[in-house]
Amino acid sequence: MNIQEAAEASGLTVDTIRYYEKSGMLPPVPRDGRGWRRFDAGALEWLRNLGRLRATGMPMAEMRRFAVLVHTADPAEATAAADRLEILLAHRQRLACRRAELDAAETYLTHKIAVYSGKETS
Amino acid sequence: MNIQEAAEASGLTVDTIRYYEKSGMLPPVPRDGRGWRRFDAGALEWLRNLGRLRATGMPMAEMRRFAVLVHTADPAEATAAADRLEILLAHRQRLACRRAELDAAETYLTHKIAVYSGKETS
DNA sequence: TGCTTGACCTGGAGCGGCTCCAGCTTGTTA
DNA sequence: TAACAAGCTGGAGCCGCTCCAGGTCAAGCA
Repeated sequence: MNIQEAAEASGLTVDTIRYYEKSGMLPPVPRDGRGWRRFDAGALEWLRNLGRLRATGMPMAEMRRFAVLVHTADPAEATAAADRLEILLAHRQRLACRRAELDAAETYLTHKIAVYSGKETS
Repeated sequence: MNIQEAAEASGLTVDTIRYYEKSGMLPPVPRDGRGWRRFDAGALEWLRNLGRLRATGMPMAEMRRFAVLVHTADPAEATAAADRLEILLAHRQRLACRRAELDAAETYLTHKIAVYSGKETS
């Protein structure tokens, strides 16, 4: 599977995939004789995973930490799994804060809209 | 009122205020004999306004459009007010989309956390 | 009288997370 | 044999700041 197909299958763009590789969020991507990247099913699954994590707004530094834990740790090792869990929990916490900010923003906007609609003064 | 005081009173940073001026989101800021910016009550109020709009995640281009409408339009003119209202409505729409994304992200994260906690497989 | 301190000024670099582009190689097709 | 497509790399550009270097100016102090 070449990079274009991987992009289509993962929902990332070609540029983003190359950027993720450069940034150390992908395990080493094997190349064919021409120097083209070749993605197998495992690599694709990881790209999808990254896409989903990114969609949650996880910062790159954390995605990188997560990637390293996933790809270098012994699968049977408990600490790595605990570390990954911790990253996810911290991130969910952050999302909760973002939700609170979003709520406040909507409240303010709605108030402001009421003012501009002439339904309220001040 | 100097820039430092304006920063404290508006909740923006000194750098952000200068940046906003450079970016055309402030009406011309008068200077004293030394070339220092002087902020009056009206200018401060506008800084606070910008801070609140920014907190809603409004993009700069739109804040700039808004700023221009606020500071160049005849206060009695209805079209400018309608334009401003339109910007706010469009922005609230965007926030609604963001909320949907946030919901999806939280759902995914919570699922993933369950997996890592061993409460669920796959 | 100079010397330091501190607040301000400007222009420009750096950040995250991409996105796009120029200029190159390599393989296929007409 | 030439054109075209798909990939490659390195580097610039985007937003919304943030930080920094290097400069000016006024006040306070020896």
